[in-house]
Amino acid sequence: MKPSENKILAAAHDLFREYGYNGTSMKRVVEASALTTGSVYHFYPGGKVELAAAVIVEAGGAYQKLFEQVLDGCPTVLVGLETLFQQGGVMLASTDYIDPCPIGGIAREVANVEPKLREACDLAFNGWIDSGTRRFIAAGLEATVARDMAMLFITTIEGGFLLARTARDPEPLLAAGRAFCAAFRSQLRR
Amino acid sequence: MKPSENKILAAAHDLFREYGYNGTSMKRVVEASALTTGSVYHFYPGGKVELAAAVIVEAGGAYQKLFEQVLDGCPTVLVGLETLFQQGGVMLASTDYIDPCPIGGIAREVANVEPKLREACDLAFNGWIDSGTRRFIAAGLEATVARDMAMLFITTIEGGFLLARTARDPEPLLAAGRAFCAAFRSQLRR
DNA sequence: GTCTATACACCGATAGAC
DNA sequence: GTCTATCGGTGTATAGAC
Repeated sequence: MKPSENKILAAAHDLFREYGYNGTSMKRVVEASALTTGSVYHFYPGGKVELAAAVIVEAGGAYQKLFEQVLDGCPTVLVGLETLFQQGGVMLASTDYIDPCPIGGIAREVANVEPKLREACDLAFNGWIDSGTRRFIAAGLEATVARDMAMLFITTIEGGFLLARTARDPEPLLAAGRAFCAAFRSQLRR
Repeated sequence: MKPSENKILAAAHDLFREYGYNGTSMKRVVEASALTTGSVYHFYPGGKVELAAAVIVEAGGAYQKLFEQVLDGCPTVLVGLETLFQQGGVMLASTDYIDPCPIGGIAREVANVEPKLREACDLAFNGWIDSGTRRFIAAGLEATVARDMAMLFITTIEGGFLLARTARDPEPLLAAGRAFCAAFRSQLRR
């Protein structure tokens, strides 16, 4: 990837997280990437939709990698999950409660309006669901329960981000995380 | 409430759900309410922000009432929760997967940009959290667990809406709902 | 690949007659 | 309370020189 392309992608990523999809103008992306309109449309001839799709693909891969790396670095999957909720809370507080996840934000905003973006978000979520399901099975959960728990994990993270940002307090994310981890523990003991 | 005011509120409610906050123009609200710019700004002199705040207050109360009524109409709280997830899935499929909750949508979109809307959403969410906590305590959960579970319930609903809309399939909401209800059941048995 | 300039539609909000 | 007309600004995207 060319350096200019990377600057555009990074600028768009940050702006979408802070102002949302419709709240971010291409002009702002141009300014934040320290380039010009012509360059941005050179790399993303499909305009704003194509740019957002690229952000979604990149962020989807990055978060899946983070999820797996944190679990790999912890003694048990349960400890890894607890760590992820903790880290999420710290990140929220240290970034002024900006949306940590452009995928969920864009999906919620334009799922019914921009089919290409909905599909890109769907792909990213499915990657997470599959990754989570595999890890939870490896941790000892029964297959169908593992998939349900993977879905619950993502809803807890996404919903927890939402409540914590709204409250400007990590507590709702941590509370939902505690309840999720208790549920995970109780499924392990069967 | 005057009939014109009601028309404006209903139109804005529907448009915010389908197109989001920034994706909804005042002009569209004017058209959808079959009134004029002057009338809309007469009832909401604070403009778009004030209108959105009114939508949030109304929807927050309506959903809290729905939550409590469904629980009241079911033999146990657990059955009530299962019913809520089921009903949510049916609603999504029958409304082309439009966002069921303008509060979560607006909060996610502008929590960092419009303090008044963030506060209105926070108030609505806190009402739900308190209501859920009370109901869960009454169902037999220990007080601190009940509050965590109330938070988890809301994150599961909001996150489940997000995943189901993105997939255009109720299944992620139902899967997360199954996992949540299993967790609730296991907390009852202590 | 990068730049400037610009086309053209739409935005939120206001003014002031009735 | 309701209406029409309109202000000033911004939106996405394109054109065409370098």
